[in-house]
Amino acid sequence: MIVPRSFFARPSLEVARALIGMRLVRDDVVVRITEVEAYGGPADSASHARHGRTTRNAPIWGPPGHVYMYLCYGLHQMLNLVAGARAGDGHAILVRGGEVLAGLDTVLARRRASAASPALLAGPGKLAQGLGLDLAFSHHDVCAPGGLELHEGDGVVRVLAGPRVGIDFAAPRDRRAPLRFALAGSGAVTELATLAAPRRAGRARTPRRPA
DNA sequence: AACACGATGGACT
DNA sequence: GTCCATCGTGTTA
Repeated sequence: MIVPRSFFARPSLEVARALIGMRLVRDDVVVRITEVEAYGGPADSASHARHGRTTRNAPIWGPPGHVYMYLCYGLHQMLNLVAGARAGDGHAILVRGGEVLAGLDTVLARRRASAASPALLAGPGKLAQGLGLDLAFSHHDVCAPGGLELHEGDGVVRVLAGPRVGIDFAAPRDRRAPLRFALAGSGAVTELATLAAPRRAGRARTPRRPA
């Protein structure tokens, strides 16, 4: 079941959390999303939207539910999904990891790997490579049939949260904000040590280290 | 027109 | 842990 566009019509923070456990589908390949990061528009000093609209980032100012691809370090393709209450909010979610549910042979060939492992699609560059995505997928609509589609997952999952990765250039506040989300128990997650289950409201706070 | 630098990944010590 | 491939983009001039 393809996710309706209304799913993306809210802040990237909410969309990111809800993406964990959903599926990316392209032809015979099905991938369960295990890790994402939310980027929150021009006010977020780590976001590509921080300098306003540019040639590269045009897709993130467009309709929610569309793809924004970009090239990192000159060689890695990064998959982002546009979010936001309205087109023009500049919100996007970077998809950082996944588990192969179907089409393993296709993914192995694209990744030039010989065997499945939890690390096969753990990392944004790996995930895009496994799905065969590149810059040409920018502006593609994942809420419409054909090409890359976003499908519903199995429902309730346990989610971990922590700081985003690789954004040392950003303001301290944005570096520390818990805007990265991951599927608890999955091996296809990077920087696991900096993730934690959100503290439940009403529960007594436990000291970080013994007194 | 020149330049510095990444929302990384793989190989290696 | 370290090193570095590789190039489009934003910035500055």
